[in-house]
Amino acid sequence: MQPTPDISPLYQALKVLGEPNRLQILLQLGLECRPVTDIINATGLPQTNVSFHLRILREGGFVRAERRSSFVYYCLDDPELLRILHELRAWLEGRRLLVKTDSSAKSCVKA
Amino acid sequence: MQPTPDISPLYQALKVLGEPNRLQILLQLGLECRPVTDIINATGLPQTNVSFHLRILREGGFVRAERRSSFVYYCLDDPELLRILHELRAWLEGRRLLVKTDSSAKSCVKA
DNA sequence: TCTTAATATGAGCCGTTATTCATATAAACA
DNA sequence: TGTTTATATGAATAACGGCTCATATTAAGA
Repeated sequence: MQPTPDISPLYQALKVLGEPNRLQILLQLGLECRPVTDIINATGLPQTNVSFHLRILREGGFVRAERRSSFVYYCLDDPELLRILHELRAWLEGRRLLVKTDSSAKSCVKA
Repeated sequence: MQPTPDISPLYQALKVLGEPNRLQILLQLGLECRPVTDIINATGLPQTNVSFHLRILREGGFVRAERRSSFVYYCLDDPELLRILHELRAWLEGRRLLVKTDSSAKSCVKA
Protein backbone atom coordinates (compact mmCIF):
# COMPACT_ATOMS: atom_id res chain seq x y z
CA MET A 1 0.00 0.00 0.00
CA GLN A 2 1.06 3.54 -0.65
CA PRO A 3 2.26 5.56 2.30
CA THR A 4 -0.04 8.55 2.51
CA PRO A 5 1.73 11.76 3.47
CA ASP A 6 -0.78 14.12 5.09
CA ILE A 7 -3.96 13.98 3.09
CA SER A 8 -5.52 16.65 5.29
CA PRO A 9 -5.12 19.69 3.00
CA LEU A 10 -6.44 17.73 0.05
CA TYR A 11 -9.36 16.44 2.07
CA GLN A 12 -10.17 19.90 3.42
CA ALA A 13 -10.25 21.29 -0.11
CA LEU A 14 -12.42 18.50 -1.44
CA LYS A 15 -14.81 18.91 1.44
CA VAL A 16 -15.27 22.60 0.72
CA LEU A 17 -15.77 21.96 -2.99
CA GLY A 18 -18.07 18.98 -2.44
CA GLU A 19 -21.11 21.07 -1.64
CA PRO A 20 -23.51 22.01 -4.44
CA ASN A 21 -24.15 25.65 -3.59
CA ARG A 22 -20.49 26.41 -3.05
CA LEU A 23 -19.51 24.69 -6.26
CA GLN A 24 -22.20 26.60 -8.11
CA ILE A 25 -21.02 29.92 -6.69
CA LEU A 26 -17.46 29.14 -7.64
CA LEU A 27 -18.21 28.04 -11.18
CA GLN A 28 -20.65 30.86 -11.86
CA LEU A 29 -18.10 33.34 -10.62
CA GLY A 30 -15.69 32.19 -13.26
CA LEU A 31 -12.80 34.56 -13.84
CA GLU A 32 -14.64 37.77 -12.99
CA CYS A 33 -14.98 39.63 -9.71
CA ARG A 34 -18.58 40.09 -8.65
CA PRO A 35 -20.38 41.77 -5.75
CA VAL A 36 -22.32 39.52 -3.41
CA THR A 37 -25.59 40.90 -4.78
CA ASP A 38 -24.77 39.51 -8.20
CA ILE A 39 -24.07 36.12 -6.71
CA ILE A 40 -27.34 36.22 -4.80
CA ASN A 41 -29.24 37.00 -7.99
CA ALA A 42 -27.41 34.47 -10.11
CA THR A 43 -27.87 31.60 -7.67
CA GLY A 44 -31.27 32.50 -6.27
CA LEU A 45 -30.02 31.60 -2.82
CA PRO A 46 -30.96 33.71 0.23
CA GLN A 47 -28.44 36.40 1.12
CA THR A 48 -27.51 34.90 4.42
CA ASN A 49 -26.84 31.56 2.80
CA VAL A 50 -24.61 33.06 0.14
CA SER A 51 -22.68 34.88 2.83
CA PHE A 52 -22.32 31.64 4.72
CA HIS A 53 -20.82 29.79 1.76
CA LEU A 54 -18.66 32.70 0.66
CA ARG A 55 -17.04 32.69 4.05
CA ILE A 56 -16.16 29.03 3.75
CA LEU A 57 -14.80 29.53 0.25
CA ARG A 58 -12.82 32.53 1.46
CA GLU A 59 -11.39 30.77 4.49
CA GLY A 60 -10.47 27.86 2.25
CA GLY A 61 -8.49 30.26 0.11
CA PHE A 62 -10.56 29.66 -3.00
CA VAL A 63 -11.89 33.19 -3.36
CA ARG A 64 -10.84 36.55 -2.05
CA ALA A 65 -12.97 39.54 -1.09
CA GLU A 66 -12.42 43.16 -2.02
CA ARG A 67 -14.52 45.95 -0.68
CA ARG A 68 -15.33 48.68 -3.21
CA SER A 69 -17.29 51.40 -1.49
CA SER A 70 -20.45 49.75 -0.20
CA PHE A 71 -20.02 46.52 -2.20
CA VAL A 72 -17.82 43.55 -1.51
CA TYR A 73 -16.51 41.93 -4.65
CA TYR A 74 -15.57 38.29 -4.66
CA CYS A 75 -13.05 36.84 -7.09
CA LEU A 76 -11.46 33.50 -7.72
CA ASP A 77 -8.11 33.60 -6.01
CA ASP A 78 -6.39 31.51 -8.70
CA PRO A 79 -7.83 30.57 -12.11
CA GLU A 80 -5.79 27.39 -11.97
CA LEU A 81 -8.50 25.97 -9.72
CA LEU A 82 -11.03 26.25 -12.53
CA ARG A 83 -8.69 24.35 -14.81
CA ILE A 84 -8.38 21.48 -12.38
CA LEU A 85 -12.13 21.34 -11.80
CA HIS A 86 -12.81 21.28 -15.50
CA GLU A 87 -10.27 18.53 -15.88
CA LEU A 88 -12.07 16.49 -13.25
CA ARG A 89 -15.39 17.22 -14.88
CA ALA A 90 -14.10 16.17 -18.29
CA TRP A 91 -12.80 12.95 -16.82
CA LEU A 92 -16.15 12.22 -15.20
CA GLU A 93 -18.01 13.02 -18.38
CA GLY A 94 -15.72 10.78 -20.40
CA ARG A 95 -16.20 7.79 -18.19
CA ARG A 96 -19.91 8.34 -17.87
CA LEU A 97 -20.14 7.68 -21.59
CA LEU A 98 -17.94 4.61 -21.21
CA VAL A 99 -20.08 3.07 -18.50
CA LYS A 100 -23.21 3.42 -20.62
CA THR A 101 -21.76 1.49 -23.55
CA ASP A 102 -19.07 -0.70 -22.03
CA SER A 103 -20.70 -3.62 -20.27
CA SER A 104 -17.34 -5.10 -19.26
CA ALA A 105 -17.34 -2.92 -16.18
CA LYS A 106 -20.10 -5.03 -14.67
CA SER A 107 -18.34 -8.32 -15.32
CA CYS A 108 -15.51 -7.11 -13.12
CA VAL A 109 -16.92 -8.81 -10.04
CA LYS A 110 -16.42 -12.47 -10.68
CA ALA A 111 -17.70 -15.52 -8.87
CA MET B 1 -21.76 35.31 -14.45
CA GLN B 2 -20.96 32.02 -16.08
CA PRO B 3 -23.87 29.79 -17.02
CA THR B 4 -23.34 26.54 -15.11
CA PRO B 5 -24.30 23.44 -17.08
CA ASP B 6 -25.19 20.63 -14.67
CA ILE B 7 -22.67 20.64 -11.88
CA SER B 8 -24.26 17.59 -10.32
CA PRO B 9 -21.80 14.89 -11.46
CA LEU B 10 -18.86 17.05 -10.42
CA TYR B 11 -20.45 17.77 -7.07
CA GLN B 12 -21.27 14.09 -6.47
CA ALA B 13 -17.67 13.12 -7.17
CA LEU B 14 -16.24 15.82 -4.92
CA LYS B 15 -18.60 14.83 -2.14
CA VAL B 16 -17.44 11.21 -2.28
CA LEU B 17 -13.79 12.26 -2.33
CA GLY B 18 -14.24 14.89 0.39
CA GLU B 19 -14.28 12.41 3.24
CA PRO B 20 -11.00 11.63 5.01
CA ASN B 21 -11.32 7.86 5.33
CA ARG B 22 -12.41 7.39 1.75
CA LEU B 23 -9.64 9.62 0.48
CA GLN B 24 -7.14 7.71 2.57
CA ILE B 25 -8.36 4.38 1.24
CA LEU B 26 -8.16 5.61 -2.31
CA LEU B 27 -4.70 7.10 -2.04
CA GLN B 28 -3.27 4.17 -0.13
CA LEU B 29 -4.66 1.82 -2.70
CA GLY B 30 -2.65 3.55 -5.37
CA LEU B 31 -2.33 1.58 -8.57
CA GLU B 32 -2.45 -1.88 -7.05
CA CYS B 33 -5.37 -4.18 -6.39
CA ARG B 34 -5.72 -5.10 -2.72
CA PRO B 35 -8.00 -7.34 -0.69
CA VAL B 36 -10.19 -5.64 1.90
CA THR B 37 -8.08 -7.12 4.68
CA ASP B 38 -5.04 -5.19 3.47
CA ILE B 39 -7.03 -1.99 3.46
CA ILE B 40 -8.28 -2.66 6.97
CA ASN B 41 -4.73 -3.19 8.19
CA ALA B 42 -3.30 -0.23 6.33
CA THR B 43 -5.93 2.21 7.55
CA GLY B 44 -6.56 0.82 11.01
CA LEU B 45 -10.28 1.36 10.48
CA PRO B 46 -12.82 -1.24 11.68
CA GLN B 47 -13.82 -3.78 9.03
CA THR B 48 -17.41 -2.68 8.87
CA ASN B 49 -16.40 0.91 8.33
CA VAL B 50 -14.01 0.03 5.54
CA SER B 51 -16.78 -1.96 3.87
CA PHE B 52 -19.08 1.01 4.19
CA HIS B 53 -16.68 3.39 2.47
CA LEU B 54 -15.64 0.89 -0.17
CA ARG B 55 -19.23 0.59 -1.19
CA ILE B 56 -19.54 4.32 -1.67
CA LEU B 57 -16.30 4.45 -3.64
CA ARG B 58 -17.50 1.53 -5.75
CA GLU B 59 -20.92 3.00 -6.42
CA GLY B 60 -19.23 6.26 -7.33
CA GLY B 61 -17.23 4.38 -9.93
CA PHE B 62 -13.89 5.19 -8.36
CA VAL B 63 -12.90 1.63 -7.54
CA ARG B 64 -13.98 -1.77 -8.75
CA ALA B 65 -14.19 -5.05 -6.86
CA GLU B 66 -12.96 -8.45 -8.00
CA ARG B 67 -13.55 -11.60 -6.06
CA ARG B 68 -10.58 -13.99 -6.06
CA SER B 69 -11.56 -17.11 -4.17
CA SER B 70 -12.38 -16.01 -0.65
CA PHE B 71 -10.92 -12.51 -1.02
CA VAL B 72 -12.39 -9.45 -2.66
CA TYR B 73 -9.76 -7.29 -4.29
CA TYR B 74 -10.36 -3.60 -4.78
CA CYS B 75 -8.63 -1.60 -7.48
CA LEU B 76 -8.69 1.94 -8.74
CA ASP B 77 -10.95 1.94 -11.75
CA ASP B 78 -8.88 4.53 -13.62
CA PRO B 79 -5.37 5.73 -12.70
CA GLU B 80 -6.22 9.08 -14.25
CA LEU B 81 -8.09 9.91 -11.06
CA LEU B 82 -4.85 9.73 -9.08
CA ARG B 83 -3.23 12.10 -11.53
CA ILE B 84 -5.98 14.68 -11.08
CA LEU B 85 -5.89 14.36 -7.29
CA HIS B 86 -2.13 14.81 -7.25
CA GLU B 87 -2.50 17.83 -9.44
CA LEU B 88 -4.97 19.33 -7.00
CA ARG B 89 -2.69 18.47 -4.11
CA ALA B 90 0.30 20.05 -5.82
CA TRP B 91 -1.71 23.18 -6.46
CA LEU B 92 -2.77 23.35 -2.81
CA GLU B 93 0.78 22.77 -1.63
CA GLY B 94 2.10 25.47 -3.94
CA ARG B 95 -0.31 28.11 -2.72
CA ARG B 96 0.13 27.12 0.89
CA LEU B 97 3.75 28.20 0.55
CA LEU B 98 2.63 31.42 -1.12
CA VAL B 99 0.24 32.35 1.68
CA LYS B 100 2.96 31.91 4.29
CA THR B 101 5.33 34.35 2.60
CA ASP B 102 3.09 36.61 0.53
CA SER B 103 1.36 39.06 2.85
CA SER B 104 -0.40 40.80 -0.05
CA ALA B 105 -3.20 38.28 0.21
CA LYS B 106 -4.35 39.85 3.45
CA SER B 107 -4.38 43.39 2.07
CA CYS B 108 -6.91 42.26 -0.51
CA VAL B 109 -9.84 43.39 1.62
CA LYS B 110 -9.63 47.18 1.54
CA ALA B 111 -11.47 49.82 3.52
C1' DT C 1 -27.82 62.08 12.38
C1' DC C 2 -31.53 59.10 10.55
C1' DT C 3 -32.37 55.91 7.12
C1' DT C 4 -31.53 52.63 3.73
C1' DA C 5 -28.74 49.25 1.26
C1' DA C 6 -25.05 45.70 1.36
C1' DT C 7 -22.94 42.23 3.81
C1' DA C 8 -21.60 39.47 7.89
C1' DT C 9 -22.25 36.79 12.08
C1' DG C 10 -24.06 33.81 16.01
C1' DA C 11 -27.39 30.56 17.63
C1' DG C 12 -30.47 26.95 17.08
C1' DC C 13 -32.89 23.65 14.27
C1' DC C 14 -32.80 19.89 11.29
C1' DG C 15 -31.32 16.69 7.84
C1' DT C 16 -27.55 14.06 6.20
C1' DT C 17 -23.85 11.03 6.78
C1' DA C 18 -20.36 8.43 9.39
C1' DT C 19 -19.85 5.02 12.80
C1' DT C 20 -20.91 0.91 15.25
C1' DC C 21 -23.33 -3.36 16.55
C1' DA C 22 -25.32 -7.44 15.40
C1' DT C 23 -25.86 -10.39 11.98
C1' DA C 24 -25.88 -12.29 7.22
C1' DT C 25 -23.53 -14.29 3.29
C1' DA C 26 -19.94 -16.68 0.92
C1' DA C 27 -15.94 -19.38 0.34
C1' DA C 28 -12.44 -22.63 2.07
C1' DC C 29 -11.19 -26.36 4.75
C1' DA C 30 -11.29 -29.99 8.30
C1' DT D 1 -21.64 -30.80 7.44
C1' DG D 2 -19.57 -27.81 10.88
C1' DT D 3 -16.20 -24.28 11.47
C1' DT D 4 -13.39 -20.56 10.38
C1' DT D 5 -12.19 -16.57 7.62
C1' DA D 6 -13.45 -12.72 4.59
C1' DT D 7 -16.74 -9.41 3.48
C1' DA D 8 -21.33 -7.17 3.30
C1' DT D 9 -25.58 -5.29 5.10
C1' DG D 10 -29.44 -3.27 8.02
C1' DA D 11 -30.63 -0.76 11.94
C1' DA D 12 -29.64 2.39 15.63
C1' DT D 13 -26.99 6.07 17.22
C1' DA D 14 -23.89 9.91 17.11
C1' DA D 15 -21.63 13.68 14.93
C1' DC D 16 -21.29 16.92 11.63
C1' DG D 17 -22.71 20.45 8.45
C1' DG D 18 -26.09 23.38 6.07
C1' DC D 19 -29.88 26.46 6.54
C1' DT D 20 -32.39 30.19 8.57
C1' DC D 21 -33.75 33.72 11.90
C1' DA D 22 -32.56 37.59 14.19
C1' DT D 23 -29.38 40.92 14.52
C1' DA D 24 -24.92 43.35 13.87
C1' DT D 25 -21.89 46.10 10.97
C1' DT D 26 -20.49 49.15 7.41
C1' DA D 27 -21.06 52.59 4.05
C1' DA D 28 -23.87 55.91 1.44
C1' DG D 29 -27.18 59.40 0.99
C1' DA D 30 -30.96 62.48 2.49
